[in-house]
Amino acid sequence: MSDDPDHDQDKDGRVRRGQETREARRAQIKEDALRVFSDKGYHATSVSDLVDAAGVARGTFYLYFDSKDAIFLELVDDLVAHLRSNIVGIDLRSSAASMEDQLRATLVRVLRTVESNQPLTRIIFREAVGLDAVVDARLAAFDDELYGYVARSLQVGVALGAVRPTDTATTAACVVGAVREIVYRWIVRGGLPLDVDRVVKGVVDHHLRGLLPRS
Amino acid sequence: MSDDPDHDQDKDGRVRRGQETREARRAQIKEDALRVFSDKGYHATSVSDLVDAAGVARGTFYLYFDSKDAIFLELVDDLVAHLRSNIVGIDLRSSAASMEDQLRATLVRVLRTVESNQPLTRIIFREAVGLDAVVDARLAAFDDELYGYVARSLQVGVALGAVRPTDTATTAACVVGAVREIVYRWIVRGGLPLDVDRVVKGVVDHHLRGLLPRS
Amino acid sequence: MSDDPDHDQDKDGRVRRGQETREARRAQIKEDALRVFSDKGYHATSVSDLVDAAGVARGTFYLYFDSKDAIFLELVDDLVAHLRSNIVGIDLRSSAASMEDQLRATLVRVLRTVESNQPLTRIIFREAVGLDAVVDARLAAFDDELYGYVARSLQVGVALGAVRPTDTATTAACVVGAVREIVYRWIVRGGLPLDVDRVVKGVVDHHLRGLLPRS
Amino acid sequence: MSDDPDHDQDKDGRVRRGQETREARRAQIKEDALRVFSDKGYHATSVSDLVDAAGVARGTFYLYFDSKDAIFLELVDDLVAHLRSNIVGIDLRSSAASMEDQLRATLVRVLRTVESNQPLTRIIFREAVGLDAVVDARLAAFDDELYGYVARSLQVGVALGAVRPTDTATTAACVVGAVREIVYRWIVRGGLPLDVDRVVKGVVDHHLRGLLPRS
DNA sequence: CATGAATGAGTTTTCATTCAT
DNA sequence: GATGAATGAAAACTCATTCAT
Repeated sequence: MSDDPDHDQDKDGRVRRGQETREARRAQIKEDALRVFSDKGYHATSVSDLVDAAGVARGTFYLYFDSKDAIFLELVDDLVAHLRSNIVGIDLRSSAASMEDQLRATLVRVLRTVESNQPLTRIIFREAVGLDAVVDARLAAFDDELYGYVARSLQVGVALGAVRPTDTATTAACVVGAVREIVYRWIVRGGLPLDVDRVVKGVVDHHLRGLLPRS
Repeated sequence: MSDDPDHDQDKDGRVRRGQETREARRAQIKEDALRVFSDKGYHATSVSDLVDAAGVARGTFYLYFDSKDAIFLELVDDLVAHLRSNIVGIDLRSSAASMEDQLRATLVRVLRTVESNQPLTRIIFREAVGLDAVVDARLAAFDDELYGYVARSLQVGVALGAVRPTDTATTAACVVGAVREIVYRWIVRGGLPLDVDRVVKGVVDHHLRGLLPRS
Repeated sequence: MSDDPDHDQDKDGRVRRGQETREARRAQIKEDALRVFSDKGYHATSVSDLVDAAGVARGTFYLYFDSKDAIFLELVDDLVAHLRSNIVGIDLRSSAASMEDQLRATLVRVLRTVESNQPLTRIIFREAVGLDAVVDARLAAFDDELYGYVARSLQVGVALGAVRPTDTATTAACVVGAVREIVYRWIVRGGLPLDVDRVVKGVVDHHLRGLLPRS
Repeated sequence: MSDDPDHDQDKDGRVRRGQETREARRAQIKEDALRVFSDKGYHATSVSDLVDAAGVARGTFYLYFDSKDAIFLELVDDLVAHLRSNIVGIDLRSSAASMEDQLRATLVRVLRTVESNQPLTRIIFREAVGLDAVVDARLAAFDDELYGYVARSLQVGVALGAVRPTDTATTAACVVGAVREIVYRWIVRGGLPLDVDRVVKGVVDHHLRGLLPRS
């Protein structure tokens, strides 16, 4: 009988097109939701806002997402995954370039990533902390991963003699905090068009050489 | 007792005690609200929670505060004022101590201040940003003031030859960001009992001398 | 301080009057809800219907009852309690009257009770079974109690030689079922004004003497 | 037959099979719906449950039934028809057996019928009353028919001198109610495996001879 | 005929705020 | 001033039904 609901075998792409449409609609709702969440914030955004933005009926929203929380968590997960693949995956040891150039290139890449994900970045900074236990856990996990990456990089530098031996954890906090601060002031506070090269140069210079004049 | 509305002719103590009671009750409601907001977060805290914590009637709450937002804004204002007087009011030039000692002392004072205001600090970090335009403006103003203070201090250091001439704004961001990060991880994320002296030493050392080994 | 929320000590009846008002309001909402539930049935009745009937705001309803389920359960509990005290509490052995007169009197009392609680009786018969596990349990418990009462009465009759020894459980089912059927046809199906005396006489006669002619 | 728009030229089997399939699918959906309704109850059963159980698409369901109500009404109609043909169609006068044997045989047949239709019986008892005006009317009509049948049988018995002359309507209520009670406690409340013969014997004995001992 | 994505009116419930006492 | 019962707008979510493919 052909009334067996096995949808894997598609006659002439009907089912497959259905799936494509479904994914496209899902992605569209998510994209619109991202914009609204970024503009109004999580709490000020109602499901009505989301369905209005997506131009679908209320019920349609729940066809694709279990709840307002669920779509928000997905958005956060997406950004975290994006950041993870763009930032943490960098191997500072592999290149022949000078450490300073490598650091600058890494930082530029970080800033480019957040720049192309401004709405989600705003959300993360403005509201994601303390919203929900699951979201908190996701962010904290990424945070720890980031710290681990920086700390390990420092330790490698120390082993190579390229970095002064210091309290690695504290130093990592300084480095991560500085970048976070830059991003925060740039993306969340003012929309000023940041001179990325100048800032990156300044940040790397500060972290490498500190405030004190060379004797 | 004296809350009977038809005894205006009382000499002095009556009225003054009434005023004291009014201020005291206001302060008490704020104090209780601070605890609740810190524990549950702004959104998860209902006006019922506030009046329950304070032991007053719902209507009484609105006798002292215009709204849930209003009391929250007052609490934020209080912390900002507290931080301002404890942090920004420091004159780095006045002491004969070495710059490193001065910086360490300042940072210790900052950490002591946030430590003794953990509830509000948690609130500020977890929920205050993006909650409300007025709250945002207050925090941004303090943030800018903090930046200005650090930047000016750096400029003084440069003028005195004690600090390398660098991009002052960027360097200020690095300094402020590092401290913010320390506070965040200490107060908001883990309740770990931070070895203040060790951390302060590490932070100051990092900012003064950077990562590179001295040639 | 007089702001201690001990409400037991009332100055001039303020608190007590408050409680009276509160109870009265509660009772009024319940009464109106009873009417609506009886007319439209549980599922067809929305909380909007209940608040409209009671003439209160939506929020007020939830001030007095946790949910639509909760008020319905209360109504069912009330009827069960009423029936229990009016029906099951009868001691068939205590009177000197003939058994037939006693049975008639008991049945008349039962019918009077359901007559004066027609709305709740309709609810019980029409919708209470299968609605909710808690409601089901309440009704089943009462049902069992009723059975036990009838069965025990039969056993007493047997012991006294006034009743033929039969399968007590089955006989009890016949007796309870007959009464339930009468009530059902009277209250739920037709609103016909039932000749109580005639019906009671017929029912008791049937159960006592059966269909067969006396030899 | 020829309602398939593009296969008119097909010989015979094709079209007939189409019709068979249509009826078969309808019957299948009904059968699956019966199971679901019986398990979860009318209100707790969603159209999604029905289409999931039948393994058809949501739209397909509406191709065969106008609404959720409609299929439920059909199921109720089916049971009523089944009961009617199995119960009411019995002619108590036709047999040479004793009245008691005839009554026992009839009751056994009734209980066998509801036993083999437990799901629908559960539905009828638990939810069908008060659900819908049309369903109510169907059930009431069957109920009246049942009463009429019993009452007429009693009158025949009276005419034959086999039954005491009593208030026929009331006596019929006692008889119907007793059976209904047995069925209710058996099918709806406990799934206990009822000793049909014992119960039938007890019920018939009670209705024939009553509670009083023979003088 | 069959499909299942889309619909939107409807539901229950919450909670910041008001106001008569 | 103090009280707390009352308010009602607004929230998240459901589900029977439709219709383009």
